[in-house]
Amino acid sequence: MIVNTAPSHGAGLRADARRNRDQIVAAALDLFLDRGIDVPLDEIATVARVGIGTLYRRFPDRNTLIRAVAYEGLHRIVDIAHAVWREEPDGWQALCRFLHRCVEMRLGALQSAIEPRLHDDVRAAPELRTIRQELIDLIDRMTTLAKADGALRLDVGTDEVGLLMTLQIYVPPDTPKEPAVRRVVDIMLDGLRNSVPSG
Amino acid sequence: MIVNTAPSHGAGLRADARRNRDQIVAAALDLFLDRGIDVPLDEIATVARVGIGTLYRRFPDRNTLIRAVAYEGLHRIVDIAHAVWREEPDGWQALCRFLHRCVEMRLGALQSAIEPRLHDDVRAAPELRTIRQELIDLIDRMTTLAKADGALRLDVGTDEVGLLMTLQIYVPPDTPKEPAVRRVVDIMLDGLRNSVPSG
Amino acid sequence: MIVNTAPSHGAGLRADARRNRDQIVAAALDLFLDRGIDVPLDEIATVARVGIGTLYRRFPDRNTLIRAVAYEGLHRIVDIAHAVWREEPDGWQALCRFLHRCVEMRLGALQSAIEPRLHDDVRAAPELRTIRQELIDLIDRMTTLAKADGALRLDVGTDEVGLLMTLQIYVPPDTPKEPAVRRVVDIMLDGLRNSVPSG
Amino acid sequence: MIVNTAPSHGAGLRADARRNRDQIVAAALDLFLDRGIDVPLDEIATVARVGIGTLYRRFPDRNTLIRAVAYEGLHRIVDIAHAVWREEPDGWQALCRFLHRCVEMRLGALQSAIEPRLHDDVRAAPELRTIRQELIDLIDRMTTLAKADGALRLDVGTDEVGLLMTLQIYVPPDTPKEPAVRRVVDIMLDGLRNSVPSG
DNA sequence: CATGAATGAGGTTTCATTCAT
DNA sequence: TATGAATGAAACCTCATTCAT
Repeated sequence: MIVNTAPSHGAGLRADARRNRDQIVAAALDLFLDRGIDVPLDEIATVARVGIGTLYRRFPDRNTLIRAVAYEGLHRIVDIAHAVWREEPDGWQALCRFLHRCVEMRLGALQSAIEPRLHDDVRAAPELRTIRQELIDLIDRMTTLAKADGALRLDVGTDEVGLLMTLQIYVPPDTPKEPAVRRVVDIMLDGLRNSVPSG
Repeated sequence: MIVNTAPSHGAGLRADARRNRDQIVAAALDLFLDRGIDVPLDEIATVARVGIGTLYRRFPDRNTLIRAVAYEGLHRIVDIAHAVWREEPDGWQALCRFLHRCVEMRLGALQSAIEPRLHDDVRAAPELRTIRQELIDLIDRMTTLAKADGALRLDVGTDEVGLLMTLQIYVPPDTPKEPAVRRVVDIMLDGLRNSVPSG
Repeated sequence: MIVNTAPSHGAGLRADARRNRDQIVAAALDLFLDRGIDVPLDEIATVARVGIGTLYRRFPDRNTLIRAVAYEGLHRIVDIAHAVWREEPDGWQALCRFLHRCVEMRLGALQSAIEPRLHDDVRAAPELRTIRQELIDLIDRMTTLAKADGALRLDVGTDEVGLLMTLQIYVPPDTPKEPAVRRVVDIMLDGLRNSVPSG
Repeated sequence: MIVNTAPSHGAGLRADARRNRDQIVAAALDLFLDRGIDVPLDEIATVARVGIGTLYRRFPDRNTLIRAVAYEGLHRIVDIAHAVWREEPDGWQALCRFLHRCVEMRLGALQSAIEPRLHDDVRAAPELRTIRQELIDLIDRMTTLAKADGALRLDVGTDEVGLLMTLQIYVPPDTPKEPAVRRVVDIMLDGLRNSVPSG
């Protein structure tokens, strides 16, 4: 018998099991965003093209699944940060793109829906801590560089960017969503920008 | 002769009935904010110190109650706007205080939780339109005055303020909430401020 | 609002609620005996002519219901003891009848199925303690009198009778049940009888 | 040439398969006693250190397993009877030891839990008939001899011993189990003993 | 009118059973 | 052959809604 150490993300599963697991988490993430964190698990299973029993084998209760989605969400944010660095060497520009994408994809908002649920859950922390730290380090690099370039106000730091990452606004249904969101993020970035010209 | 037109806000009810109704709406508003819009109606009734039957007598289905809470929420926002005008004749300062209070009290966030639910509901509009218009007019006065004073960027308008009113961020449980929120709103206001000195 | 102190047996309920509650407990007791303690709650509700929701309103989880059945079972045993005293002033005869009836009605067997379930349950004890003590007192009176009359062995006591009350045997389906059970209880009573003639 | 007739007990299996099979039956027997006959099959597989698939390969449905456990249980009872004869030539003494051990090991109780389940099952009889008959013969020898010795009441027979073998009593968790059971069996044996001295 | 009891639809969870690896 | 993953039927349980008191 092969011992399955199964970390809470899906490494070390049999290939098919791994595929199913990933589909479930992806479906859950999408549905959490579209229909809220209370979306029926049946529905998640259906979208993931998996039986409800399979979902429960992997995620014995809702919180376990929520935790996996939190991990996946953080992972996507980290991926965005990495991508932005690749595309854009300028610290300030990288920061701008990063925040735009996080807010557009509502990934920060997702965290804000998830964390209150996880707070009761003692087991929440361990697995998420590493990835969270990685994210903080990435943001650190962006802000440090942007400040050195004189583009970012010196009185804001990594913490503030972490907060702003989770920014949500309500766009009424009769207003085009994309430009409205972009507009708000731009205003926010104007607020972050160093108004004193460097040099 | 008492004409009981029973509008969806509670004018024209007998005193005790009125008290019950108000308690229900207040309890619902609090619980919507604390535990989400899907909080069990039983719980709302309990917090309101009322039987579940009484709740249903006043609000035949959940959406009716949500609508009443939306009305109450808008009302509180309007009250804030009025209060701010009374305290502060300067347009820009009034705007600042107004946005701070809306975000702190999460009243805009509440609207953003409610409106998606009400959208399906054809009956949503009629009763809310008036109060909403009143709010828009108040914001209009603030922005117009603030622009005239050269304090507010000319390229933002009432719409943007409406969006920003609903701003939400996620403050992690280990961070003091109040200052974090204040900080973010201040950054946002910096983004709104006219950086070109008037005159 | 009338405060409902609702002891775990059903005193102080509205008349109809009380009737439903009693039907549920009675149905549960019957089904526990016939089909085991794991019988679906749905089925209990059906037999009790009550919706599943009503069952859950009264008994929020299975253990609460099991506890109520334990109470009812003990109550029936106590009723048997009382009845036996009324019918039969002789201590030994009363004891014989009592044990016969308990075993025939499988009420002791029911307790033996229930108690292991309740053992984990910290709340089990309080409500059952009184009735259990009442039962012990009744058995005490029977054994004391039967010993005084020289009918009961002096080296057995209340404890042993408590054990024997829960006696179960398996009667194969091709054997008539009643006489077999009676036979075994009689053997057991022969074992209890004082073989040294008094006086 | 190995003929694999695969009788429902595990003769004629490959050595490792045989070992697995025996572990499963032993685990099932233990768990049936400890947690009831409805214990999840998964759990039996786990205790047997075997995959659930392996369990199903041997026992295509629950009743097949139950039947195998019934066989094993009867086998253990027969083993006890044989052992008792070896140790103890006196009929009455052998009977006493036999009943003590059956009740202590709850093997009769196990049969009483199993048989109602198997009754629906037409296939129950064939394989169990032989071993059951062997048991009856052994008990017959004990009772016949004990009666001849004047130790056993003449008005009880093999049937009664069969019943008494399945005796169960409920021992409350705060009472030491072993002595309580022994006590009850002794009372029962006193009931069986011939009180008229022989000769 | 106010209350809280009753109801059952629907979501959650377990587990017997099948099947791919 | 042994394994454990996938499945869905059936049990559990909650809660919106109706209704008797």
